[in-house]
Amino acid sequence: MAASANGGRAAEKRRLILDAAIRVFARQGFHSARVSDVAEEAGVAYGLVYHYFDSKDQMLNELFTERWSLLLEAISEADAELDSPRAKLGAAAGFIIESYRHDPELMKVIIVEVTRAANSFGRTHLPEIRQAYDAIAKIVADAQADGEFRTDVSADFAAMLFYGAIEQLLTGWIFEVVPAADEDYESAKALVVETICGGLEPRPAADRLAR
Amino acid sequence: MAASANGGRAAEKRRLILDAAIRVFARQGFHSARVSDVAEEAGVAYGLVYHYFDSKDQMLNELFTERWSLLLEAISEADAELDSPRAKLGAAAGFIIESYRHDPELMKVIIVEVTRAANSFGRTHLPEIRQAYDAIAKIVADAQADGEFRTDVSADFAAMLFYGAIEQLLTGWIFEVVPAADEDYESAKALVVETICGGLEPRPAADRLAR
Amino acid sequence: MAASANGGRAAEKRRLILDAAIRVFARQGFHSARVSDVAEEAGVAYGLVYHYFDSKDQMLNELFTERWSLLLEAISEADAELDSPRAKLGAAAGFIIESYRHDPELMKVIIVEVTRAANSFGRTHLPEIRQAYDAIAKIVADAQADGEFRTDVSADFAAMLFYGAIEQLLTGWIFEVVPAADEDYESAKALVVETICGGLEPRPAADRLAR
Amino acid sequence: MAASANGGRAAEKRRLILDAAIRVFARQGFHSARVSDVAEEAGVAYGLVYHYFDSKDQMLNELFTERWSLLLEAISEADAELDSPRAKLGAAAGFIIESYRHDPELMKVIIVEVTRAANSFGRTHLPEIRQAYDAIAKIVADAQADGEFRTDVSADFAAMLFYGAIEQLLTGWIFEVVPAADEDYESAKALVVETICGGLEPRPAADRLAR
DNA sequence: CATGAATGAGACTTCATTCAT
DNA sequence: TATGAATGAAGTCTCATTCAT
Repeated sequence: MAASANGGRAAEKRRLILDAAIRVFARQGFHSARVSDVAEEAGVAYGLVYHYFDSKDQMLNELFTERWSLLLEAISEADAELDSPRAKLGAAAGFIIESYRHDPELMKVIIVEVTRAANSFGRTHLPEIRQAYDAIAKIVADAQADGEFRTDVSADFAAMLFYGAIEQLLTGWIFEVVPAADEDYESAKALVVETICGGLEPRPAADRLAR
Repeated sequence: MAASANGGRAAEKRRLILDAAIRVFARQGFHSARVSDVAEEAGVAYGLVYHYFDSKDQMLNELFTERWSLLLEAISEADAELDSPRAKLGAAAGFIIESYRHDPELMKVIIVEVTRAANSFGRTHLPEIRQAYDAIAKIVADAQADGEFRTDVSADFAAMLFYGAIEQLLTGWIFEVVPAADEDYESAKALVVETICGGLEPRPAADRLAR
Repeated sequence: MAASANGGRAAEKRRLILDAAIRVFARQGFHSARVSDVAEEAGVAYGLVYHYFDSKDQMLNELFTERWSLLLEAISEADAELDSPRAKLGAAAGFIIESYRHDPELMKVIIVEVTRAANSFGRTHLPEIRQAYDAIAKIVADAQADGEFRTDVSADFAAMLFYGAIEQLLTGWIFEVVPAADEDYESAKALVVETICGGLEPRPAADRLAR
Repeated sequence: MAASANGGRAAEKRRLILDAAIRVFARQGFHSARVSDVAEEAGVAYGLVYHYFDSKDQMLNELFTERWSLLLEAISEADAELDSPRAKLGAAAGFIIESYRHDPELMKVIIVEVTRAANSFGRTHLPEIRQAYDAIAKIVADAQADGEFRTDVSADFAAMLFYGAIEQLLTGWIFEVVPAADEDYESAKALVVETICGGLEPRPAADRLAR
C-alpha cells in the first residue's frame, strides 16, 4: 500500500545518502567533507540529510556500526564453527580483507576515520573495537589451553599484534604504500596468518611435517 | 654578547612553546587544541607562538620530524651495527618502546596525530613514514638473503606487519586498552620480536636447540 | 449530506489542531514550538496543519483574536449594562481572571506570546490591544465626568495602570511568582478593583460610609 | 603603562559593542538582530564581538544585569533612606522612569526583551526580577505594619500591581500608545504613586486634610 | 482530506592567522 | 621580542513551508 511504498522509498533515500557519505568521506576525509558535499553527491537537498540523520557524526557512526557488527559476528562464527586456531584467525583476517576487497571505500572510511582515529571516533567506538580484540584474544587463549599456541605470549598481547598487523596491511593498501591487486588479497589472507602463527623464521622440516 | 644571549633565550622560548604543544596536543588532541591553549600552557602571549612558528601545523610537523628522524637513525644504526635480524628488529622495537616510555606524551602525539592520522598529517609525512617501513623491510630482506628468514613472505609485507604490530601495541598503551607498567615495556620489547620471528605456534625442541 | 458531514469533521480537525497548538505553545513557548510538535500533539499528519492554516503564525493569531474579541465584548457589555465604575472595572478584571481560571493554557499563550510580546505579535495586534485600553479608558473617563473618579489622573493613564496591574497579576500566576489557588482568583477579582479604585492607603470611616 | 593603555582601549571597544547592541536590539528586537548587525553598528569585525562576549545572549544578559542591579540598589536605598511609603515607592517609580528618560533604548531592550519576555530571558532572570517585586513588597509590608497602608491587600499582591502598572506605562511609551514628552515623565512619576496609593476615587476633604 | 518527504535559506559560533604597538 | 586585539571565512544544524501522491 501507499505507506509501504513510501516507507520503501524513504528507506532507499536514506541508503542513497549513506552511500554517498561513504564516497565523500572516503574521498575527502570525514573532517573535510561538508554535509553539503554529501547532499550533492547523493543528489538530494541539503535539508534531507538532516531529515534522515541527526548529525554528520551520526552518519559515520552508523556506517561504522553497520559494518563492524558484521565483523564481530564473523569472528564469533569462525570461533564457533572452525577447529584449528589457524582456521579461526584466517577467517577473521579473511573477513576483513574481503570487506576491503568488496567495498574499499567503506573500509577506508571505517579504518581511517574510526579505528585509527584514536582521538575522535576511535574513542567513541572503543568498546566495540575492543570487542574485536577480545574475540581474537579468546581464540588465542583457547589455542594456548589446547597446547597449540605458545603460552609465554599473553593472549591479549598476541591479539593486539595480530589486529595491528592486519590493520596496517589495509592501511598500506588504502594509501597505496603496498600493492593491492586481486592476487595480493588472496595471498595476504594466507600469509598474514602464516606469518603470525609460524613466525618469520623458517621452521625445520620436522616441524613442518608435524602439522 | 646581547645577540647571543637573546638568541639563547629565544631558543629557550621556542622550546618552551614546543613542549607546551606536546602536552596540549596529547591532552586535547591536535584538532581540539587551540593555539591559545598552547600559548597559555607555555605561559606566553598568544602572538608569540606565531613569532616562532608559521602555523599551528608547523608545530606538529616539527615535533614529528624531530622524533621520527631519531627513529630512522636508530633503525639504520641497528641495521649497520648489529648482526642477527632478531637483534636488529629488537633494537627498532626497543627504540620505539623506549621513546614511549621516556616521553609518552610526545609519542602519543606522533602516533595519534601523525602516523595513525592517515587523512591529515599521516599523508603529509608519508614519505618519512615509508622510510621506516623500508628500513625494516631491508632488515627482513637481508635476513631472507642470509637464509635466516623465510622467503615466502615478502619483505615489504613482513615490515608492514611488524610495524603495525608495534604501533597497535603502543596505541593500546596510550588508550589503556592493555596495561602499561614498567615490566610490560621490558617484556614487550622481547616478546614483540619473539612473536613475529618465532610465531605463535610452539617450536619443537630440535628447532629451539638449533638457534 | 457527505459534504456537510465532511465539513463537520473538517471543522473538528481544525479545532483539534488549534487546541493542540494551545497546549504546545503554552508548554514550549511559541518560538520553541515546531509545527511538527503541534501536529504530533494533535495526532495528525504534519502536512495537515498547512491544509487548515496558512502558517504557524496564523494559528497564534487566530487563538488570540478568538479570545480577545470576547474580552472586548465583555468590557463593552459591562460598560453598557452596569452602573458604577467599580462594577464595570470589576467585570472587566473578572472576565480576564475567569478566562485564565477556565483555560490557563490559552491565556498563558495570549499573554506571554501576544500581549507581552511587544516586539513580535504584540506589535501585530497592537490595534486590538489598544481597543481594550481604550474601552477601559472610556469607563474611567465616564466616571470622571460623573465625579466618581478623580480628574487629575488622565483616563488613558489610569487605564494603562489598571490593565498593567491585571496583566502582571496573571503573569505572576503563570510563572508561579504568586500563588494561584481558587480562593486567590476570587479574592483577586475583588481586590484588584478595590486597590486601584480605593488606593493602598486606608480611608477614613466617613469616606467608607459614603459609598 | 602599555598594559593599562591597552586595557583601557580594550574596555572601550567592549563598551562600544555593548552600546551598539543596545541600539540594534532596540531597533530590530533581540531575535531579529544578527550578531553581524551589532558588529556593523559598532564598526568592528564580526569576530571581535566574540572576542569580548561568549554569545549573543551574553550581551543581553549583561545589559540587563548591569541596569537591573542599579534598580535593585535604588529601591533598597529608597527604602533605607526615606520615611513615608509614598516617598519610597515614588523613588522606585522615579528611578525606573528616569532610566527610561535617560536611555530609552536600553530600557526598551530590558523591558521588551527581558522583563516582558516571560518565555525566554524573563525566565532566566526571574530571580533578579523577583528581587524587585520583593523589595517593593517589603515597602508595602512595612507601611502596613505602621498602619499607613491597608492590610486587606497582601503586600505581594500590591507589589505586583504597582510594578505591573509602571511597566505597562513604560511599554505604552515605548510603543507610543501613550504620549511621552518631558512633562509626561514628570507628571507620571507623581501620578503613578498618587494613583496606586490614593486610588482612583476622590477622597473626601477630611481625608485629604489628614495627610 | 491526508500524508510526510523534500526543500533551502539563514545565523551562530569557532579559531587560525594577521597586525598595530 | 613580545603582546593581545582584530579579522573574517567557513560549516553545522534548524525548521517553516512546499509538493507530489
